[in-house]
Amino acid sequence: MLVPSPSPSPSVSGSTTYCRKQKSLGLLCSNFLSLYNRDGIDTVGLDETAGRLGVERRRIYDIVNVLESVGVLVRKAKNTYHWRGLGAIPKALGQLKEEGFKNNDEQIEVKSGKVSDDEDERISHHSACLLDKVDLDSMHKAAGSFKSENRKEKSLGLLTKNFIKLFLCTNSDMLSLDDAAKILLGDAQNPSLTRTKVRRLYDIANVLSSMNFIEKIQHPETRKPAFRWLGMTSQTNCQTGPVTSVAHQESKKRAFGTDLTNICFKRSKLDDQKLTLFDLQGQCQPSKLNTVGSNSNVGPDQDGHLVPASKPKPCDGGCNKVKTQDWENVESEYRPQYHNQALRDLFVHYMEAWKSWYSQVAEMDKIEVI
DNA sequence: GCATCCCGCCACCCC
DNA sequence: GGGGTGGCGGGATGC
Repeated sequence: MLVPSPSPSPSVSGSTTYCRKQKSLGLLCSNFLSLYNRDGIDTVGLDETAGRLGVERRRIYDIVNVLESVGVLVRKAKNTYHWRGLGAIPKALGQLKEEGFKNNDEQIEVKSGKVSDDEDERISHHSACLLDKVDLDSMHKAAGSFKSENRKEKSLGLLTKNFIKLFLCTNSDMLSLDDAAKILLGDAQNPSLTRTKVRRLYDIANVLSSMNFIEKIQHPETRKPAFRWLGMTSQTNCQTGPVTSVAHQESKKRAFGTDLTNICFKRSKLDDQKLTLFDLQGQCQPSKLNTVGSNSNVGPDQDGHLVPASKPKPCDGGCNKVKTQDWENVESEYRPQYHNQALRDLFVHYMEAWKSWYSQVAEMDKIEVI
């Protein structure tokens, strides 16, 4: 493989500093959902989306593939996807779980119930049985042939599904990406393959994190980074249907900024002219926000998350107060009921940030009116 | 030094 | 044939 063109270099770009967190897939996913997660959306065009989010088309494919595997989007035609919304997630997760157990049963019948005392080996064995057959078959195919079927087997969408199945259909609600990569590769010991798989899992994990399907944690024993499933608790694992509330309710608060993996309080300057989500000082600048979407009703906050860009119109004295109350009503109505204390705290933190931002906007309006 | 993951090349797909 | 799709891994950034 040829060496790709160098990434924008801080030294080359003079005084600007590159901050990759502002371009992360997780953040992009949050912004994507902020853009489309509302009533009246039926079709998503890739070109339009890339333009509105100010990113390369290639990045949209990554997001779309993951979202498609959890049912949010369905491919309609070239360049076009049908928006099914976050409400379609529970059904998709249910199907994944069903598929996982179905494959599992078939595999167990063939393998005549191997029992292992070793927990890791048990999970690994069990997990490998859950994967789509097409993926299992790929493990036995000779490497090197790059036919279409082989290509599909390695798709980000399929990898996402299998990754989710690991959580939905095993007793482990905590998994390191390294372990996940090894499981998804079967017994492959090729470090290069594992490394590549881990890279893709990072991509997927970032998107799933931004949707709060999973959260990044530190493994209590190994102290190594791992991911925990939030979309379905371990207690109910394999016993109940998919939990709809978390993923669905996240959509309601997404505009407040929910990304778990891209907390970037630094306001780095961007050297990329394509991305205009921030100004050079890291302050929101309405004129530039428009480049995200000329008719979009959202814009980025200081961390790059899209928030409602249409600030309250100056009106009579009580107007802002009423609108503030409206937002507070929205907050209380849509406040997610997290099982996880850290998430609860995080949500409270974001709500405080939102209130602060809103009051600042209200103050600015008062000044403009004066 | 290791974990993370953006970036864009280019092989393959499909109209 | 050509545009769309997306696998892949180099290497930069973050900690």
